[in-house]
Amino acid sequence: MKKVRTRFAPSPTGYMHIGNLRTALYEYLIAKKEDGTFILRIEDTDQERQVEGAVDIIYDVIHSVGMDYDEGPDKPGDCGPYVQSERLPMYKDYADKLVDLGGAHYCFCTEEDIENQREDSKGSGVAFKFDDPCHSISIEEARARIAKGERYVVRQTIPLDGTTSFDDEVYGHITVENSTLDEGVLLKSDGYPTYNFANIIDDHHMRITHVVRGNEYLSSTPKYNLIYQAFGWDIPTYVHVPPVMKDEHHKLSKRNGDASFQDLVKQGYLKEAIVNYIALLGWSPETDQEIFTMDELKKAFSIERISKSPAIFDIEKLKWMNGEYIRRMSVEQFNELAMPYYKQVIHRDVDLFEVSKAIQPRTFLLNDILESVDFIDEVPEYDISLYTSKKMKTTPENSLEALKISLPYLENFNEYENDEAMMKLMSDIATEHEVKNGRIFWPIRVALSGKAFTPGGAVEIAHILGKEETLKRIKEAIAKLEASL
RNA sequence: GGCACAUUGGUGAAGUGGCUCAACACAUUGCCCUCUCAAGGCAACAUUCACGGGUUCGAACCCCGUAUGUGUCACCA
Repeated sequence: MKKVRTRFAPSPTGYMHIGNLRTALYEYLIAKKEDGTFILRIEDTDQERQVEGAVDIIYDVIHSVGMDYDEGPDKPGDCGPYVQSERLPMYKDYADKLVDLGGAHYCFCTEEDIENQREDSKGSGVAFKFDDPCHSISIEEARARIAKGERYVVRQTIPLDGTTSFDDEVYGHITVENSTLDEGVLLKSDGYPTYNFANIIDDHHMRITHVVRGNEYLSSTPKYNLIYQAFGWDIPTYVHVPPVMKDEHHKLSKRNGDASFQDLVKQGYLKEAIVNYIALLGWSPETDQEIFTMDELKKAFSIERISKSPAIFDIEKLKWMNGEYIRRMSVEQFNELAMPYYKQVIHRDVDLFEVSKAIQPRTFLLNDILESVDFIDEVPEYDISLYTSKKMKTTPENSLEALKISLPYLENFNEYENDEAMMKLMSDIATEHEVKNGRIFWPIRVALSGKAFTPGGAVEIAHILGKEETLKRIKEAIAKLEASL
């Protein structure tokens, strides 16, 4: 059996769509599952849409998610160059050859001519299909006109009748009437090929065995087959994948303001989690497993289990998965990842490792860290109603009392880094004064943080802040309560 | 409009004629745990697989039709 070769062929538009990335992932997995070759090819045949630096973004993203390609622009193999704009002469030669083989013809029509014909056909009730008058021009005459410098395009020639069919690994056997196929431009007047032509020439020359692409290409695939057949080339295995949707009606797209891969990373999603999640959009494993490393995906992935219907991108589930990844790492790893975020909001000298221990199980997005630890620098403005807790049976009044009672105990206590001892101390206070634990813990936690919810309870926060700061904040809270009551 | 493809719950989905009065997961709700919030544990959540026919002893799974949706019909990919 032939060695599997797949390719990721993005056009450099400046960012990485989630849908594109998923296609790349599937291509990568299909190749790697069989120990095959994964190729990166840049499709830059649209000169008007070039964006500077876009190619670098593609390299960065692909590398950073661990989908290293075996051949690509910066990793030459034996069928380069891997950038379409560097392969121009080849497309022209093949276009000429295809004309000789009867699969295409030269066309001298202007865009205006086509527009006029379209206008004329309006109201006729049938879908517009360009009827190219240049069909009647002989190859010799056409070449003579080209030699004289006339502008032209090479247009595909489609048989008038009959059907063309192909087999897709996901969608099965598909047949269409040739009469519904239009004669698309293969070589533009600027000498660049269109995608419709370049992809065939390149896929063939790069010996691609599995063509994986979005299912928007399903309807033009018959046209590609006609070209493969005209050249007498082997037709690759087609794997058309369903789209990734934003909701029931809209595809996920940057143009609609939907997040790109880079946007998600900026928002604090882990690359591994994103890749893991998108693998599951349109593909499902045989088992109930949901969390996969790249290596596990390589083993588990199979074309047969790719779904036919569109998948909606559910950010909630991604968020959950991100949290799952965060919880599965060691505190050390988490601490390292969290460090840049700490640096932004924590300027006090505290044990950041303790902070990590407290917030790791509570963090879903790395960006959440900012807000959850901002009280460490200073207590935010808060209303004394925070001291009211129905469940804990606390009120501002009895909280003031509790803080006053606790203060001397905390002043005499010196093991702030011993959570167990501090825990015992605080519950002893409660027992001695014959109140429930919450009556003591809640006021202290609020006094130390000024927040309704905190990563960790009174003990952890006192530990993180240290004795000096803890006492200071409790005194401030007492003053605040006395002033307000 | 022509052509092509699709249609299981709020979401991702499993399911390929009887083991399914539809797995698993997210979300939601309730309970437990608990010094707050999370995390964790437990439980509830589609009598039903877009709809209507048919085939069959038996259908989410096969066939036909309808509806809805998506894609495509560019010198964009």
